[in-house]
Amino acid sequence: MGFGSVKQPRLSDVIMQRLEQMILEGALKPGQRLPPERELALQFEVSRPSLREAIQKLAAKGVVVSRQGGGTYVAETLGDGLVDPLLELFRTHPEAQYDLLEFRHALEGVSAYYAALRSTEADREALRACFEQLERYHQQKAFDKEVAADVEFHLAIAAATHNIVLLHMMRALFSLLHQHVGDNLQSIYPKREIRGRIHEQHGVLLQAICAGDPERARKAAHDHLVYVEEALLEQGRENTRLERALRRADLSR
Amino acid sequence: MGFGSVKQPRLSDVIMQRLEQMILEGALKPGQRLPPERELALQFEVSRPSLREAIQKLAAKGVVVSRQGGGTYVAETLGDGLVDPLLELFRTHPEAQYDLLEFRHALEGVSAYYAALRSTEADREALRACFEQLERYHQQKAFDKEVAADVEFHLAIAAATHNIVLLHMMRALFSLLHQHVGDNLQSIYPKREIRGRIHEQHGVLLQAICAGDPERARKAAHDHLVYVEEALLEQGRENTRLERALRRADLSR
DNA sequence: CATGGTAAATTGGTATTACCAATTTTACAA
DNA sequence: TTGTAAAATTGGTAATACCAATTTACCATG
Repeated sequence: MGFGSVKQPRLSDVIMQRLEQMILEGALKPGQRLPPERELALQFEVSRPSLREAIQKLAAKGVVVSRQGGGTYVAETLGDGLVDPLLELFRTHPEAQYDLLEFRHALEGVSAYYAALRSTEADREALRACFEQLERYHQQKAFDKEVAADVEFHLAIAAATHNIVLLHMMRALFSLLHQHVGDNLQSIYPKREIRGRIHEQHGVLLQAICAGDPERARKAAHDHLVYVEEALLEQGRENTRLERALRRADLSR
Repeated sequence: MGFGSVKQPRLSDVIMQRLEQMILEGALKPGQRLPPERELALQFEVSRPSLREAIQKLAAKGVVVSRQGGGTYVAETLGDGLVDPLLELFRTHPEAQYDLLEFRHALEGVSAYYAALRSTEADREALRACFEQLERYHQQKAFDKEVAADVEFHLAIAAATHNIVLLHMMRALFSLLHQHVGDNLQSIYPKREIRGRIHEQHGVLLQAICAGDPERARKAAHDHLVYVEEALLEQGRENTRLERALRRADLSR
């Protein structure tokens, strides 16, 4: 290797980069309206289809938004940098959400099992610290902090397995679940009886791990996840009911 | 808020989603070639520009790559964001490779379980086809092809779970295994008794899945992996013994 | 003057067609 | 068998026309 590739770039890619650069440099500010496609095509001296392809690519990346008849605007939210395409697919396809949960369910069981089997005293100390932190936030009803501490707790378990691959995957998983389920989690957490039950399950899980009982730990993780999944599903149903009710209320005004 | 927006989606966005879904579900595998644009446009019943916009969006996201005159392919690099950090890790800490094997062990169990639970007749048919292919290569002692068919067999099981996250994680896993324990795999395959035993285990696994017996399938996968791991470990020891011997031979010259 | 509605202009979305350029495949000759 | 050139395939670009949603301008009505 070492030879620069000789392929010539696509026009649409060149246009896209130019536009992106203009946005980055501030020549095009967020919220600002772009010139119409026909005009831009003239300015760049390309055909409208090519210009359109460029704009659609930017739209796909979330850099611009365009409404038929309305025009094309630079997006307000300056996008999150480059992430793995596959993870992006998981994130944007709602069908994947349940699969993500199911996958997590499986991993948590394994995680708990090996944590019980191989955790050192230092690991267990860290776990207890996480749990106590969780408990503090739990009692002072700091919901979002409690959610974050919850994630930390589960990651600490993964770390206690001393399986780096498992830990790595678990991290990736939570970063994906964080966004979609995060909202739902936020909404189920405030419910008193659910939070209490979840915290209780965390305790059982912690005890099983500290006792060095792999099977009990696995079962504890399993029960925990079953409960969380049911709560999330129920919450999803509730949300759609709520939406319907709100729509009815709106319409009846 | 409260009113669902009434905007109709762009054709190119719909096409894009459909293609993404096909990739997620495994109908389009990484590296696979897509039908030509003109043909796809017919299949989706849209114009070529619209179809092109969809493809260009996917290309911008890194999901596909297309070369003029060459065709359009599903990106091989789909899971790289997930895999690359681990690759780096294995370079500096080779011992972490056993974590990889352990992780695979866990996933294969889950995979077999859900495949037995949810595979359709079409899935099972594909599984049997994979197995027979494996058998052919096995008998004609085409080792590298047998290894590849082995991977395909396990991936087919993952596909039969209908959990897209599990499927793509498994893919990522195998790409890692291929790059790191590939050598050892190559060296244990020629051993007659090992190959026979492995093939036998594959058969048991296949039967359990086709019988729709999740627990038996999980156990079959477990037994299989235990055996493979032991063989690999033994091979690893053999290799280091060999290396030491070679070093001694070097020093004594 | 304020309000509401309608027509016109604007603008993005889609389709058709044609042709160019790079690649791959095929056929053929040395 | 190998190398080369022609042909077919396939993505890239362009031009044009028309559709559909939105915005704007204008006008009628109170």
